[in-house]
Amino acid sequence: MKSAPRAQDVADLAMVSQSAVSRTFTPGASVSEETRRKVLAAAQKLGYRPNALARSLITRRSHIVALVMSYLENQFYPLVIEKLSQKLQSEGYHVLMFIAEIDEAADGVLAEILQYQADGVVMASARLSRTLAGSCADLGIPVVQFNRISDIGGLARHATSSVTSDNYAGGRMAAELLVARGYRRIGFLAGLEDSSTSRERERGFNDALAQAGMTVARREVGQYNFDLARAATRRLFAPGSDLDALFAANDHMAIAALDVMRHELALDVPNDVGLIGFDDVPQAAWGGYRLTTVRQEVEPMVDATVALLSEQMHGVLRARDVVVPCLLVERDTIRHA
Amino acid sequence: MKSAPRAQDVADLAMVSQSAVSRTFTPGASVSEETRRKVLAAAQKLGYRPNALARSLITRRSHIVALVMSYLENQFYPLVIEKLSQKLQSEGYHVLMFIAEIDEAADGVLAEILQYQADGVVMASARLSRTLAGSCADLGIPVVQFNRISDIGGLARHATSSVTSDNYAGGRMAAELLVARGYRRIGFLAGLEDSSTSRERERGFNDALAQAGMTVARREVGQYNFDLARAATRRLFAPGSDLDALFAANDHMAIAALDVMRHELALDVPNDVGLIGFDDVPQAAWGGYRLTTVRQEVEPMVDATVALLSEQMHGVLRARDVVVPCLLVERDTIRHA
DNA sequence: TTGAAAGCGCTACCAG
DNA sequence: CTGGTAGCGCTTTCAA
Repeated sequence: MKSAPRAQDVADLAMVSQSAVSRTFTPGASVSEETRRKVLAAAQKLGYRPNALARSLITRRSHIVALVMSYLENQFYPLVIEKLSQKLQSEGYHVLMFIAEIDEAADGVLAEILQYQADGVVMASARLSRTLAGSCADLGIPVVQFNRISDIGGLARHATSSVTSDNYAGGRMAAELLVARGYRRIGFLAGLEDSSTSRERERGFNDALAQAGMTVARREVGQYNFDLARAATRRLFAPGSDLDALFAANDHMAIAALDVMRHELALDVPNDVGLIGFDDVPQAAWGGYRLTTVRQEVEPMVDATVALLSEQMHGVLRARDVVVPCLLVERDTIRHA
Repeated sequence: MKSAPRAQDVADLAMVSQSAVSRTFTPGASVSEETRRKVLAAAQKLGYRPNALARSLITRRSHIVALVMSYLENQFYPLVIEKLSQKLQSEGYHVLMFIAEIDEAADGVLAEILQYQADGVVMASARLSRTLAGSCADLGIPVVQFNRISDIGGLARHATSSVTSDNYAGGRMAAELLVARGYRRIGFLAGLEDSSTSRERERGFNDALAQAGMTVARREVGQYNFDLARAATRRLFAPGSDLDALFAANDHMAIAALDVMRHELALDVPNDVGLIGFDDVPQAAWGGYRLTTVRQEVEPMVDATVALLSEQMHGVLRARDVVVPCLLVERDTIRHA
């Protein structure tokens, strides 16, 4: 196994200068058809591929986007990885994965992102450090927060962009639907207390309930975690509870709740109790659940993320917050009209 | 936003040579404690991070591992991404994601992997081109095939390593359990016909059935796809079918099958019909399914992958095939003993 | 242990 | 349009 051919090798074989080789592989450079042909032929013969690292060193663009996530337990995120990778690939970028379990790791992650000279950063997952995004932004690296809101009033000098769905409106939809279907004692299962998604969904939910002259009957916290959501559900429906509906801050917890409601508590969903989730993960549509939920449209969200990243990587420094509409998906965990 | 500090800037501030800075950030280089302190202090003050790209250019190691996958529909793979990223991160490597939808894209993917100078490649997902792995191997890039077997008798000059679970043994376990529980007319729901996983599971399954004096009653192909698996299940249990058990080549299809069996066909699983899957994805444990399945141990598989990659990236050229044992996980889709 | 100098493979700027 | 030349930021000889 000999080492990979360099531009100079191709140049030698094609009897042109090394510069000519470089131009041939630089879209929009001025090369004659003649030269380009010779270079391409030689490159083909040698199996030459430009070294992206060397190129990045000089162009100062790595074409790498760092995707920072934490646990992938919530099935919404694999979808995001897939769509985002694809979309970015089609634009000539690639996704470098960073799994940051805890806030502690944030500094280390930042260091690595910087070392790899990522052109941009996408921060997904609610569990991540608030400061990491700001640090990147301060260093002039385009950051978009996916499915979470920029830190309002934080210390960051440069704002970060964000893409979220309309969580507030989604929360309202859930409340309105539940009320319309005659549910009256409605509980809320919160995600992470300090996540913008959970807070906004709850705010919309509460506001819509208030508008109907109601308030949340009971509230527990599941921290977007399956087991904690199960435990929270048990508390929610503990003996003496008269809840007749539940809105969970995401599908992952809604599914955990449904398992407990049906299989432990022997509740009849949707007749005894109604349930609405948030996200519309693929599993929500499965026959075992058929969960009524508020859908977050992954594809528009990913498109917006890539668009935001692009404009910032190409010099538009102004940060923007994009809000994508949600969509109610009615299945079988609430009574039909 | 000024541009990032370079080693020379640190050197100037610390009043040492640029070489000294380099050594300070090179583990195991000889620097006096005195110098190291000065350099670190200066680096700290400037917020200096070595440029990994420039380093890679000269060391010829990018510390990047390409992870090539296709659809992430099967929930086994997100787990793999998560564990592999983590493990590789802890060893100083990072995962660059490549989503290759179809075989056609394989060449393009190869080119990109080469351009980014990936130190190694992990190919997961059965749908991927057989030739891609061989091409990388031929170019001297360590490749490990994850959850699929090296191409036997292919054209590749250099063999590729692989990590799989013991699919044959797993298939046997499924058959033996079904037989032991008194099921007699057993069907098989195949994955991709040309995938080693599906073939091996089926072979083990058939062999064990034969040993019990039985054969597969019916067989359909679901191509590891949810909707196709649903359709295949309908065919399997079409009027006139007398199947009393089904073994699906993975959980993803088993869940699709279970949905059809219970909710469309109103079959009583496990009393009328038994069902076993393969993988033990998180969803298999959910209350709506409680699927009996053959577990693939992700963590040992990932550990083996990283170990294989490591040894090959550090000069051990010999390819190896690692087989990780499976584990039967009994839940509620077959009759209890 | 240290600093000077020579590149890694490429792009970008020249003059021609 | 072309070929020379000067680096990108770093590691790595090599003398000192």
